[in-house]
Amino acid sequence: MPPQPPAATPGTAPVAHLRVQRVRPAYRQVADELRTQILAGTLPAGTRLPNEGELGRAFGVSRSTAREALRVLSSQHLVETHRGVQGGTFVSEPDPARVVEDVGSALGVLVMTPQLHVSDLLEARLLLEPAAARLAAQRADAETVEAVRSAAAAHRDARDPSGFVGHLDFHTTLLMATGNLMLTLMGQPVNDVLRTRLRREGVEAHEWDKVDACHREIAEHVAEGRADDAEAAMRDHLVELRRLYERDGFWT
Amino acid sequence: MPPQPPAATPGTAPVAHLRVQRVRPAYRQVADELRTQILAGTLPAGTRLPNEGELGRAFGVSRSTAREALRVLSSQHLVETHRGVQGGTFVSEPDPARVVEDVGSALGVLVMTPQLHVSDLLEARLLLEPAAARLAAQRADAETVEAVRSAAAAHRDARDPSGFVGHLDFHTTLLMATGNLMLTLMGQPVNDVLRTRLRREGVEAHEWDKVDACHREIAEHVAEGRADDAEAAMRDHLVELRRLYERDGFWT
DNA sequence: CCGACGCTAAAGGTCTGACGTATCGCGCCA
DNA sequence: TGGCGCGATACGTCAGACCTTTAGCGTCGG
Repeated sequence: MPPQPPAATPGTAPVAHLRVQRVRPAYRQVADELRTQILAGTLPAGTRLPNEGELGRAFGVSRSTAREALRVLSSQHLVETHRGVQGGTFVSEPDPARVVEDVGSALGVLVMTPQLHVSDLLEARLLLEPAAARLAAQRADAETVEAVRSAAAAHRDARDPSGFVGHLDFHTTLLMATGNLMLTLMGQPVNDVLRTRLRREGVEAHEWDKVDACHREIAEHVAEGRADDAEAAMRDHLVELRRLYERDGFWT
Repeated sequence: MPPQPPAATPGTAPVAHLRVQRVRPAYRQVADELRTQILAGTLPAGTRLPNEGELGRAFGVSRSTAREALRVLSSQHLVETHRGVQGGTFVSEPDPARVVEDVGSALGVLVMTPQLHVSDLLEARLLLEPAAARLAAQRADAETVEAVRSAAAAHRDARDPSGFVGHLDFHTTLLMATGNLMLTLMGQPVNDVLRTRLRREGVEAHEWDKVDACHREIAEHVAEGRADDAEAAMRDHLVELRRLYERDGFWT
């Protein structure tokens, strides 16, 4: 609130003056109604909604208004639209990857405010990933173990950007290896944000080698079901990584 | 993909047939461009964008298209619009509460799919909250301690819906007491989902009393800085709660 | 007989122009 | 001096038209 409401003249109640939406616009009402029906399961995934014209008529609004409502829902990944005959608006299948993207994007906004510090992300990761390593070691089946191993083995040149991505893929793979989607949902956005914010220039090649070695060690612990070792190794690894981030000095 | 593409006749490349957006619609391009500028900081929070007409002209599109772009951004809480003179479209201040809401809503969608099980949420919470209790015990200042205490003390009739909310407020308060917003961001949506899904009918009054007692015990551990005890008590509490959820039997 | 080409209908995408309506500042009037 | 109403501004909504994409289907040629 830039212009600070004029300090409630004496006698008048200290009315909250702060930009309130008195009436919900029609497009919002339509969007809310449809969202409610989707979340309630009345409109299951895959359902084809009426075309924009009919939809508008059904709600007693114009096509433009109906379209704006659909834009809202589609930007929340609740519906998707396709053109052409056989096109239309369809209720979306829930997609964890989209959730991860959205959360990551939202974190990206928050992470540069005083409210959320990079060190908070590192701390959260330090809670999450060692525990994830433990669970992975306890649960991973042969196929999953293979995935973790190959993610750890993925080599990269120090100069190849895709290699850097490959490095973080190990953490992602490990989160998924727990078999608990919720852990991926919580951990992956953190990794995404960190990836976009770490300046790679200050990191030497031999340090990347060390990182790789840690990954392979953790992968082996997981492969052989040594939960305690996996957890400890991951914790050490993250502490080490934290030093890199700190030296990079990008969080002022 | 219901109609399974016709198995690529020999000779033709196995073209991915799966509903692709060949061209990005104009409203999406405009939205993406604006989003990029907002995330990059070119348009800092509080900035007033040109009115819809000018914005459209600036991008070479009509006002309707510009509006649809703005609807997308506003549904992602990147901008907000106000009517009247002095109204317009403004870049939003980042708001953690919105992120929590959005994530919670997205989880609500996922949690009824085979991909995400309620037990996954409980497991994630079992990782997160004991650690949060430990951090809170280590860090909480006097004011925070008081908040945690009063959240634990908040009594409710077994029949009062608001009391149930009050109960979960303790967990929320504790997450916030860590001083690490990221932990709140990860833990709160889980609690929100669980709250909306637990059927309260099967729970006896004396069981609620037990819950309250646990909360007060944890609060005291936090207040006196006993990190180990706080962590252990929270773990025990969650395990106990898990029994309630299991007996409730709502996850099939 | 079969495959390639092209037409056509359905639905979303975009444009234009108009009018409704919420707000707020300013100046008039009591 | 203080309350009230006018008017400017920008979003909200509507109506109708035309463009573009897409898939199905029918036709034509090999």
